[in-house]
Amino acid sequence: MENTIKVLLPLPLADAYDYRVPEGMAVVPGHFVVVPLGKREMVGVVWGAGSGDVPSAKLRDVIDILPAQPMADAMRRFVDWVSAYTLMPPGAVLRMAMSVPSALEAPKTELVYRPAERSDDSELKLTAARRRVLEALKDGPAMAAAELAHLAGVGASVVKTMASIGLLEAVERTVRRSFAQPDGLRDGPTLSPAQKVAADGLVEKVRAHTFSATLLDGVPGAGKTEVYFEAIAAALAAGRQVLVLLPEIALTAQWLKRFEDRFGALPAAWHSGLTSLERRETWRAIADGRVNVVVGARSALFMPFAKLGLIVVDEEHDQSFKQDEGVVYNARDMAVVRARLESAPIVLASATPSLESVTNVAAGRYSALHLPGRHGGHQLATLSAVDMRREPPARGRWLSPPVVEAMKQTMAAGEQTLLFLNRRGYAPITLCRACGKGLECPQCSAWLVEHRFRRTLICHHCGYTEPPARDCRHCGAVDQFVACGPGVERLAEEALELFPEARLELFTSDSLMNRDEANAAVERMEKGEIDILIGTQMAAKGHHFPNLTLVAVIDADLGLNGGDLRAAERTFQLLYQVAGRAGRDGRPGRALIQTHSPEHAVMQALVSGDRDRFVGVELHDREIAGMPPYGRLASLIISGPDPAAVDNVCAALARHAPQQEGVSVLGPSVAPMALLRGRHRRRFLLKASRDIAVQPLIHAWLEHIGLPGSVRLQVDVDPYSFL
DNA sequence: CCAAAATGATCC
DNA sequence: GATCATTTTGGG
Repeated sequence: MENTIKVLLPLPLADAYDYRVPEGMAVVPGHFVVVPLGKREMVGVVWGAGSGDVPSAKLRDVIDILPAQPMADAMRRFVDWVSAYTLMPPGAVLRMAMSVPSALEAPKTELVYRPAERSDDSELKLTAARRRVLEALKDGPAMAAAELAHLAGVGASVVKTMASIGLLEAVERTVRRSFAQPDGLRDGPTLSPAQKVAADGLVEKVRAHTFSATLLDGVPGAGKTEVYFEAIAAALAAGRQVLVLLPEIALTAQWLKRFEDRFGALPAAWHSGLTSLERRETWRAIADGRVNVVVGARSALFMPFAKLGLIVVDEEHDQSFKQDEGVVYNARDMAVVRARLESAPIVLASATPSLESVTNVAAGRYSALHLPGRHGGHQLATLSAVDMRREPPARGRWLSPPVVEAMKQTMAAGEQTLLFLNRRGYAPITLCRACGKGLECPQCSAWLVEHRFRRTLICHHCGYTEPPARDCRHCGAVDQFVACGPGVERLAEEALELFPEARLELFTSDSLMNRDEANAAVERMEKGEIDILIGTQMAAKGHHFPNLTLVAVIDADLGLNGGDLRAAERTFQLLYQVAGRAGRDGRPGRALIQTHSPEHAVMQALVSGDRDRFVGVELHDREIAGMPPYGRLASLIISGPDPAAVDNVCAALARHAPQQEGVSVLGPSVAPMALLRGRHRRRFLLKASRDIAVQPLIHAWLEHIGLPGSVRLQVDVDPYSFL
């Protein structure tokens, strides 16, 4: 009987492939193996015993086993789980779990030298230079020739000769980058009584070495970070690894510094800015347990931890944990799954927990720890709404009189202001005065946004750019363009006109600004070298500025338009976070929220500070509508360059739509971004009650649908943004 | 009529 | 995802 195994390849194939194991090769599940595929060779992962239903004539041999740590059992089950839940092919998920192929190759080695066991007569051969070499090696680690020669002040040839005549012994050693180890035994800061209770609760969960999910909930400034740091310390003390997931833009120098202050060393950071060398070394160090804390954005969830003992998801409500392209998954939810498969506790932290997490607590699936009030006498900012109908700014202006007045006072007191506007560029729309048409992206249904400093028009959805033209492409009128609405650049212009002497800076997520520049800007803000900071979400997350006492939200209604299910929730979370930036170091802060609908539930909740009531109302609405977290939702996006072909697929989908009690299908409708990157988009929404799993339904639905090559169908289970 | 280009099937 | 076979398309 032939020995066959199943190998999962990092490709979007329907399933794993069978391969024959050649005589004398010992493979185990999890091994990274090289196998032939067509005329190529690929690296895959041994997924188990062969299925046996591939004719032996078709079977091909495993070529090689790579010298990497095999993929852990829990990790393989995680890949399968994510695949089954998201309805993505397992190989597509596996690709995320082997994103650093070079890390699987044998690590580089170098020759290092150490003193050889000496016979008596070798004493005779000891020249002064050779003595110095031995002296340099005394009690120390073996060293490479160049390093050793340098230290002993001799030529490299001296070392080589000593090795050849038996005075030194050459050994091969793998070259590894060393990582500083955060120390879990260091003393932490003194915690408030409330923090202590929460920290003890988490430490207990960590020590239990079993799965548990805990929501850590407290207002901004309540000291959530210090609390989960105690849980991290406990995991480190137990010799376990820790994963901290943060929204990409919250992984800031400030966060890293806090960590370093607490643990004496930096964690390994996993983000898009790493070089390929850093990726490879970090990957390997995680796989063999030499790195004990990893902090990163959602992709860090697929790192090959050897002994994971704790996962922390900070800002768990944040939208950016949801990946919307390729494998569509929510890193926060999948982190809970991974924790369960690793038998590790997970902590979800937020000042504005997602409604999902709130209901999970209510249903007893998660436990909860609350941190009431601010730590160390910090006061929450006073929040007030500015009614833009009653106190509007001048025409073509965006700062209302109350905001301008507050800015004056703040400046006079030598304190800092943050103007928050979630709109990059100069203005969201540019219109032609002559014909009234706006400048639109040729491949998306979206406006081109003028970036005046960069002198380009940019589509924020696909990245298309064009130079600003003087004549309108519709009517040919020259110099008739008008910018409509505010962007951060325009806001900066206005603020400078009002406060010409102010030191003002823009802080945006533009690619214009790289990590170092952003860090430098944060530092200037911390040092008080900036009076007015104008920023998008970038400015709102992961920072705290001791001298910032005024936050003005320029357009609070921005996120409420669009009819999105989560519009209210998201707007509340964002504005609450932004407002929480004001007055964190004992100074009273204030937040002014410019809105056209101060009576809206979101604004009312913000101003009254009654978060829980807002959550209650929002949950009630969702329950009545049968929407998440009470019902299940999945979306199907059908897209292609030819609208007719897309509509054909939609018609077929509509004919086969599942029909059963507790399930309803909406659509097809034109997706909110009707045209994106040159592809026309339609959408179905499938709504089901919570006791019905949507995956089998969708599976059956799509089974009989043929897709022309140009048409793509993207399934999104638990869609977040409906765009 | 040919050849490049688009499309589709297959990889174990 | 890459490759190869097949079909389509467009230019003469």
